[in-house]
Order: sequence, then structure tokens, then C-alpha cells
Amino acid sequence: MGKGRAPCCAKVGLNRGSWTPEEDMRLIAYIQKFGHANWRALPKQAGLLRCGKSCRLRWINYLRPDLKRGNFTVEEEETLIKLHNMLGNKWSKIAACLPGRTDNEIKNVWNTHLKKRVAASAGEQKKGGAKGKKKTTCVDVPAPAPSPSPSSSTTTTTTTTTNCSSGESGEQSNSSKELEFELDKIEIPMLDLGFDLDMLLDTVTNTHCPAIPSAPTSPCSSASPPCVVDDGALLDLPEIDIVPELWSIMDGEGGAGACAETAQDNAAPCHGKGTEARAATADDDDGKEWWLEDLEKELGLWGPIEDYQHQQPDPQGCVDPLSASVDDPVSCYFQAGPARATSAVQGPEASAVLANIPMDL
DNA sequence: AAGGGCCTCAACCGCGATTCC
DNA sequence: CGGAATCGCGGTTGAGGCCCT
Repeated sequence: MGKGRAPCCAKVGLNRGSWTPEEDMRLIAYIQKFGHANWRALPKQAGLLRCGKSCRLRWINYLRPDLKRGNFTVEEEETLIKLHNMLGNKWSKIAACLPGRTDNEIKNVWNTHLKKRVAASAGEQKKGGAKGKKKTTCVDVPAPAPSPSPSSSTTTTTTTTTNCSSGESGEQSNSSKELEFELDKIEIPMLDLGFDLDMLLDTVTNTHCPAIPSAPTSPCSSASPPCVVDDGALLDLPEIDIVPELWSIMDGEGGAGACAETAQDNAAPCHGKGTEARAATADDDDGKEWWLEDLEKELGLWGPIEDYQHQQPDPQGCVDPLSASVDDPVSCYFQAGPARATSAVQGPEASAVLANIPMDL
């Protein structure tokens, strides 16, 4: 645990609060080009007046192209309940098992909906008499994790598995057998999720969900090619000209001067442990459509999808002269969709997508 | 129609874990 | 090996929207 923690963005006068479409676009464009090998250096490189943490959060929770949007399905909710039963508040682990959902989203859904629902149903079960021993201890009543699990948070991390098993709560300390044992006890009716409990187990123990169908491939997994849009063809992102004092302040405080250059130097950003995607590489056009449409709606850019579908023959993706003029990089990007936008960004018309990013960056 | 309360969710904060040098 | 830098996680907050009275 480092002692020299960098100051929060608030302390150096960076932007906070809601993201503007332009900021989103900058972030997307940058990550599409260079990945996110260094979150701390990223905002400077991308010309964003945000701290790296904020950028990371925005990308992971909102801009990532492989995100699902909209309400949780019943299946997802059931899965979430089960996983929470097993893992407690390990939102990132749970998120790994719910393709397209973020830990933040899951946390919100749990806290706002499912917790109450589960508590209510648990209460009803109690009233109606605990049916069967297996439920009384395993229903979602988060219990403090007694075990000194190395990965557990010291704050209020809870787990629900402790009552059911040996007391070893950490997901990493649980053997598959133990988890299997847990799963056997879970009473929630198993829905047809397209995967079975073994898959879930695999998921839980490996913190990712290779077995779950339709899970978006993680473009940035260590097994995947590095998130370089076009290997060897990285553009030099122009230096941004925003309040240089700010960056020097940040560099000075964080001693990140050396890091500041890393993004550009990284020919293969997002390599190694990167688990967040750059842009989805899956050829899922339907997925792109909803992703695009939803994101456009979010950013107030949405128009009938047909409008640009007709124009898509243009390989650059920046096409529709009416609703997606190249003067509007945000619109252009979202109309192009994640994968398409990738090529759009790197193509000759990259300047269109990055129009608002100073080209001398 | 207006006001107030409730709910949702994006974003922030702080800290532990991990990696780098 | 130890310290620094960075990442990632989980808890919390607050603005905005929705619903009820």
C-alpha cells in the first residue's frame, strides 16, 4: 500500500461531476487509439481535465462498448441473488459473472431493489416457518466476514457464505467443492440462464465467466491481442494545450512526470492485466446497435438507426451528412458503433472523430 | 398544478492490493 | 527488499427524476 498517494482531482482543480459528451468523446477516442495502460497519465494525454480515476470509472461504468444497458432481466436478477448469496458484496466478482454489467450497476441494483426483495422474501419464509434447514442460514443476510481473508475489505465487507460453510468466506479461499456445497443449498429456483451451476462455479473461482454464453469477449484480456487499434500504426496523439499549470501541478504532486509519457510510448497499451475492454471486438452487430442507440440516447444524439444504417457502406463510419456530420465527432462515433468506430478513429478521417481534440496533441 | 418526499444511479472517496523501480 | 506509484474495489453521496398527495 503506497504511502505517496496522489491527490484527488478535487485538489488540483480538475473537473468533477457529470461528464459532458465532449469529455466522453475524448475519452472514447483516446482509449480506442491507445488503450488505457496508465489511467493516471490518460487524462493528460487525452486532454481531459479529469483525474485518471474519474476517467477509469467513466469508462468502466458507462462508456465501455460491451456494456448492457437497461433494466436487469429476471434471469440476471436471479443470478445476482445467487451470486450475492455466495460471494457477499464482492461486486466486481459478481459483475464478472454478469456480462455487460458493471460492479457499480450491480451494487446499485442490489441496494435499491434486490436487497429489499430478498429480505422481504426471507422474512416471509421465516414467518411461514423455515422450510428445511438449508435455508435458514443461507438466505441473504450478510454476515460480517469472520475470516481474515486477505482480499476482504476492512471496512464493511460482508459475506453471506459464512453461515453455510466452514467460515472461510473469501471467494479465493473457497474451494470449488465448498462453493458447490453452497450452491446446493441455494434455494432460489434455477432459471434457464443458458449456463449451469458448474459454470457459475467456474466463474466464481476464476473471477471471470468464460463459460457464460454471450459473454462479451474481453478485448483486453491477457490472452487477447493488445488493444492497439492498428498495430504499428499508432498515431501521435497531439499534446493538449489545456492549462498546462494543472498538469504540472499534478505531475509535481504525484511525481508522475515519467508516467505522463507512458501512454504515448506504449505501443501496446492495455496489455497484460487489463481487464476492461477498449472497444468490443466481437462482431456483434446487434450488440453494436443497442449499444450505439442507447449511448446516443444518453448523450442526446440519438436518431433513427436507419438513418445511418443506410450510410454504413462508407468504411469510415463517419457518414451521415445529416445526422452524423463529421463536424460532430461524438455523433459520428456513436453512429459508427464500437468496432466500427475503431476503424473510424484510425482512418484517414480520424480527425473527424477527433475533431475536437487538438491535433497537435 | 404545485410541493414534498422518495428513488435511482452516476460519480466520488478512501483504502487495500498489486506492480514497479 | 522497501518504498512509491498505480490500480481496483466497496461504501457513500448527492443531483435529478419520478411519484404521490
